[in-house]
Amino acid sequence: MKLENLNIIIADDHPLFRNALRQALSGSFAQTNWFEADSADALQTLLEQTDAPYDLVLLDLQMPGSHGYSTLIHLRTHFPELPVVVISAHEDAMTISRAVHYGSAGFIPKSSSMETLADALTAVLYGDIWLPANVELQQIDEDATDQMAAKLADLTPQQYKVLQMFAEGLLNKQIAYDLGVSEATIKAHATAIFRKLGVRNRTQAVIALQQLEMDRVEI
Amino acid sequence: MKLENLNIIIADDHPLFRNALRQALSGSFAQTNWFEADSADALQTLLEQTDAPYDLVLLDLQMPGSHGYSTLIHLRTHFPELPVVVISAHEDAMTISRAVHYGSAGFIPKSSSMETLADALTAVLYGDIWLPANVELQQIDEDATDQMAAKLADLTPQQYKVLQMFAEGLLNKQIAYDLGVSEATIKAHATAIFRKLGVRNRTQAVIALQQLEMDRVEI
DNA sequence: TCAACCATCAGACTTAAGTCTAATGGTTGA
DNA sequence: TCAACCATTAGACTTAAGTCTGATGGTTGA
Repeated sequence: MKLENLNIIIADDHPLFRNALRQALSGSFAQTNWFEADSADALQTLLEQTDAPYDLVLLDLQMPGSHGYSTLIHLRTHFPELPVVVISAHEDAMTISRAVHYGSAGFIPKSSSMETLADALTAVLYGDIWLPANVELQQIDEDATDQMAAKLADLTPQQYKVLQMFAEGLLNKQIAYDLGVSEATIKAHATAIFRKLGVRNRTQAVIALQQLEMDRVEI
Repeated sequence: MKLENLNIIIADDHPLFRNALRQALSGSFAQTNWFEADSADALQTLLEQTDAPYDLVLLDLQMPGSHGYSTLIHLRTHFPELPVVVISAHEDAMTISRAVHYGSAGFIPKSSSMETLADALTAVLYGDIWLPANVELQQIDEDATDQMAAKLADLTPQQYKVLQMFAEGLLNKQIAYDLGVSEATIKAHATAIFRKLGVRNRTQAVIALQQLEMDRVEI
């Protein structure tokens, strides 16, 4: 692959940071088309709408609507060809290890220099996995969080979207209106979601999703 | 107050850590009665059951069932005379500032030495506020989290307990059974909780509670 | 003593949620 | 082409959730 005419998505809720990132990288990646998303929802919309063959996603794990690793898991499941590089303010070994475990092609601390950033992206675009120096990857054992991650990956994109809206506290009627479908459809999705996640109702589903929050790390 | 014959509660979900803490402090605080709680629920039960005049609570903010600062807020509201010292693995200025903001009488990083620990407790027992050296307290502005904290403080102890059980995904019927009351009572509590929190249903209530998680910090 | 608050409960009720069945049409990969 | 999956929907249904009214008894502070 030649590193030009790239389509790169920056998914971060902070406009200033998105801008900074774009500025920092525009030197190294000329003629690149930059796309921006300020929420997990916007990111998903971007990926569904256009058929542009995106080359990379720069993903902040702490966006609104992004329940920790759930966005990463979802992306890797439904767009397996699309490399995802995680950008995060957290940079402990466990966070990085989980990100890699869930399919991230790289992990860039927000504290990185612009050169490091460009290096990392280049490496990933060439198919490598890029991690900060001196990180010792931890073994991610089959804990409850990991099991939930597997179940989450089992959801279809639409089901995932509905689950996210459950987690926003929306009623079936509101979700149906927002998605432009009937309430019966939402109920059908709900039943499917509950079955896949192994829960009985929406409150339990939301709790299960929240289990994937970044901070839910065992110490 | 003379520092003897004290009743101190250690609330931490890690048995090893509770033991270590107890061992470390038994030298400095002889003839002290130690009580232990491994969850927010156990802590609340302890405080309600016995009428023992507890002198101090050592509280880990990351216990099961403890939604971040919510336990602290609840303790300070309903047991204003009881000093609470927060113990945490997090030790950034924002976390500490929030803890103080919500009424903590001290903040002890888990990395502290035993001497530091004893010093801190002594200071707090004498009515001082103890913080790690070189911490600059941040201004906690009236954000959504803070508003939710105020609403949470408005709940009665029983309502708070029911809300916690909502957050565990329990059904009304199960909660009623566990608390030994009728389902009608739970429904009455539910309605009161929703009204106080300004939400419409239990899922939204759980989401609101989760807003107080420790990690929900703006960066 | 009395007002205020709290926890409790029942009963009747409305509404939201969730299940089940059955059906249609689109996409996709074998 | 065909099976498999997905999204969609309607309709009938069950159940859980939530509201409202009205009531009792206990506690507590003024």
